[in-house]
Parts: sequence; C-alpha cells; structure tokens
Amino acid sequence: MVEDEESVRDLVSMYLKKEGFRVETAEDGEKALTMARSFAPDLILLDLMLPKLDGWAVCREIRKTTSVPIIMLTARGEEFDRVLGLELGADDYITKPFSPREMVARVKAVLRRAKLAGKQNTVLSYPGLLIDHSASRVEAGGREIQLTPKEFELLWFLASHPRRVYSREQLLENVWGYAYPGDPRTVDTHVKRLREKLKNPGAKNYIVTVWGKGYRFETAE
Amino acid sequence: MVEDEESVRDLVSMYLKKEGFRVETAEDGEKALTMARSFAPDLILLDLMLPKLDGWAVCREIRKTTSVPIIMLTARGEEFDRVLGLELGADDYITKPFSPREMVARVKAVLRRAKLAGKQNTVLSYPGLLIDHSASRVEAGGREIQLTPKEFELLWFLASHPRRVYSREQLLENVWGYAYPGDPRTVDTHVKRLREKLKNPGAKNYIVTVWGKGYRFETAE
DNA sequence: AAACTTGTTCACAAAATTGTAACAAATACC
DNA sequence: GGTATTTGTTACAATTTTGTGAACAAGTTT
Repeated sequence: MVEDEESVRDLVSMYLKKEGFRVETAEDGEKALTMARSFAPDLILLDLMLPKLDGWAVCREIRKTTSVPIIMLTARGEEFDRVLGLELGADDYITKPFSPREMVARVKAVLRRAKLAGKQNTVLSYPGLLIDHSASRVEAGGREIQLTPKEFELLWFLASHPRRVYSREQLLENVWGYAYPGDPRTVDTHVKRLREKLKNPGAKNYIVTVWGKGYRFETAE
Repeated sequence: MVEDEESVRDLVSMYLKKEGFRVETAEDGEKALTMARSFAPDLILLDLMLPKLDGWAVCREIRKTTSVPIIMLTARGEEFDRVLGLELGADDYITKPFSPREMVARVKAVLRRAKLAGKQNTVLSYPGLLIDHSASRVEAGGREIQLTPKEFELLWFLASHPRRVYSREQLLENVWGYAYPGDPRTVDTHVKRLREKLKNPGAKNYIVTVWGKGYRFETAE
C-alpha cells in the first residue's frame, strides 16, 4: 500500500488485515520501489499523488521487472487517464473517497484474476491439430483423440515451442520435472505412442526426430 | 477473437485479458470454426474480412449449432449490411478503427445481456436427457428419474459445462462449495450413482472419465 | 424412537498408465 | 563394407488411478 496520507494508509491496512491479508506500507514512491524489490508482494495498491516519485513513474518502474497486479488510487477530480493506466500495466483503479468494502472487493477480484491469468491462451492450433490445455483436449483431423497425461504434456510442450529441437534430457526436465532421475529413453517410448495416436487421420508427422539431438515439433511446410 | 491482422488481434487480446477475460484467437474462418466447435466460447468477436471463409459464412455456420453471442467487426467504409447481420444472428457490431475502451464496453454489455437471457433458461436438454433446474427434475429417455440433491447439482454443473474436464477438486469447489475439506474420492461415488441412474433407458454414458484428470460431460458425437 | 434417506469414507478389485529393458532397425563414420 | 552409435519398437512389470460395494454417520421423516 503506497500512500502519503497516514490516515488513508491506516484505514486501508486495517480493513485488509481484517480480511487476513498481510499489509506493508510505503509513504513515497522511492520507498515503494525499494520495498517492491526487496520482497515480492502479491498486489500493490498505488496512490497517484506521491512525494518524490509519482504513481505513474512507480508503476512504470515496477513493470520493468515484474507483472505483479497493481491497483491505482486517484482522488476524485484528479484527472485519470485510464488508457495510459492500462498501457502502463495497472490492473484496476479506484477513485477516492472509496468505501472500504469496495476496495476489499476489488483487491480480491484482481487477485482472483491474476491467479487465472497464467492459464490464458491455452489453445494451440496447427493445420489438422488442435490442443486445448485447459480442457485437456486434442483434436487431430477434426476427430478427438485420447492422450494420457504424460503424452498430453509432452505434446503441449513441443507444440508450444515449434521448430525448436529439444534433447531427451531437456524434455525430461521440462515435462517430467527438474532432475528427473529416470532413463532418457523413456522419452522415445512416449514419442512413439504420441506419433501412433496422432497419425490416425493420415495427417503429417508433427514430431520429427533430429538425429543426434532429440525431437522437435514441425510446423507446416 | 477472429481476425486476420495480427496487430489487431494482439491489441484486442491485450485489452480483454487486462479485464480478466480468457482470450483465444484464430486468424481465419476455418480455424475459427474448428475452435468454436472444440471448446464453447462465451462470446465471439468476428472480423468480416477473413481468408478462406468470410465472417458471414462463419456466423451462419456457428448459428447452426449454438446461440453464442457474436460481435462483428467491420472496417469503416466496408459496406455492412446490418439487417443481414441481425438475420444471421449477430448481437452487435463495431466499426474499425475502434477505441479499445468502446470494444471492452460492448463485449461486457453483450455478455451481460447473454447472462440474463441464460438465467431464465433453467432447462438443459441433450438427446435423451432433460434437466430442469428450477423444478429439480431430470428425465432420461422420457422417463423421470429421482436424483438426490447432490447428485442433481453435480449433474447440473457438469451438463452446464459440456466437454470440459473438471478435476475432483474443482468439482468439490463448484458443487460442494469452496475449500471443501473432505475426500476427493467422494466425487467418484456420486458419479457412480449418477451413472447408475442415468443409464436406465439404455442411453449413452454422458459422464465420461478422463484418466488422470477427472470427469466431463460428453455431448453426442 | 424407529425407519429411512442421504452423504461420506474405506478397502479391495479392476483398469490404465508409465518406466524399463531387450532387441531390431537406421544412421554416421571410418 | 564394417563398426559404433543412435533411434524405433515391443513386451512386461511396477505404479497409479479408477470402479465398486459395503459400512458408517448424520440428518429427516414417519
């Protein structure tokens, strides 16, 4: 919570703490930046009018390094450029005076959205192949095909980085998890099974072997 | 969002995502149809000028199967036949260039309307299956079947989001309530009893297991 | 209070998956 | 051509997940 007026700071802090949030405060822009760097907050409430460094500048600085959700606070009458706010990467704004309940509700809403945000754009689509990650669905040639969880994650990873070659070790790390202890040849088996299931409708072979290197996802020629 | 120009796609995506929407994009009419069939969007933003299959055709195709809200995008000067648009079932149209704010506002307005329209409709109907939420009645194969409250709510939730996979945890959250402390395997038992009751008239199995993921409601193939 | 309904949990069986090893085929190199 | 290396394929065992039936608990109705 970045705000120069002590009374507003205390009020906002109190209500958020009541909801179970942990709240840290800063009274000017410079201190805000220092704090934002030293510990990673889940959300920043940022007043526009600040000593030393105004809200716009703070927002711009923060956005250079993180994508933490930011809610801007503006005094009524203060002209607020919404488009500029969005471009700088603010997630919402509240005009003062505001009701504490509204403020809390917006904080919660932004946090909820932020949680979902990482999962957006979950559909990959190539000629004759459609992969929807959030629905765990794959269509090949208009027909849905059933993949096992590992097969699905492997296909998703490869299709997310088309044309790029990955070694078996890299695939194990990215799909199976860090420091996977098992046999790299495990990947071969899964690739084979994937090819089997994907080739059904006579579509081309999306997963290509790069001899001596690994595998890659081939886009249309 | 169906649009062939990448810059417009990215701009619209960015603004909608900032508002918390999940956005998937397609760059031509054919891809749009494939995607619209594979996962059910809440709204479609549809450019008129598209490669392969123009906006009119896409709209006509989509309307054959669903009543999803459609907003048409037209370039200024491009002749736009409003009457034809309405007849094909478009819900609104925006002329380019448009301000992002206006676009977001219209999307929200159309969704608001659609939501209200949907609320009145408390009946879900699939081949051989009819679910009336307001009356808490279920008919399978023309015969009424008795479900317990939890069974009913579970079926309703799944049937309201067809084709989409839900993990046991997600189902507990959505049907039982947030932060349900109990055993996720409880869902299995309810699914089992639901299947038992639904299969009576030899109808197909609507509730499908997705191995390693959860369950989903399958529409007719 | 007894009978019944509903929801939950547990244990075990059944099914699907994943990982590994062995062998065959393909490729690069000399 | 011959050899070593890499990749494809197959089979099988180990593991994980799901289906099922029964038991138990809590709440409702009779």
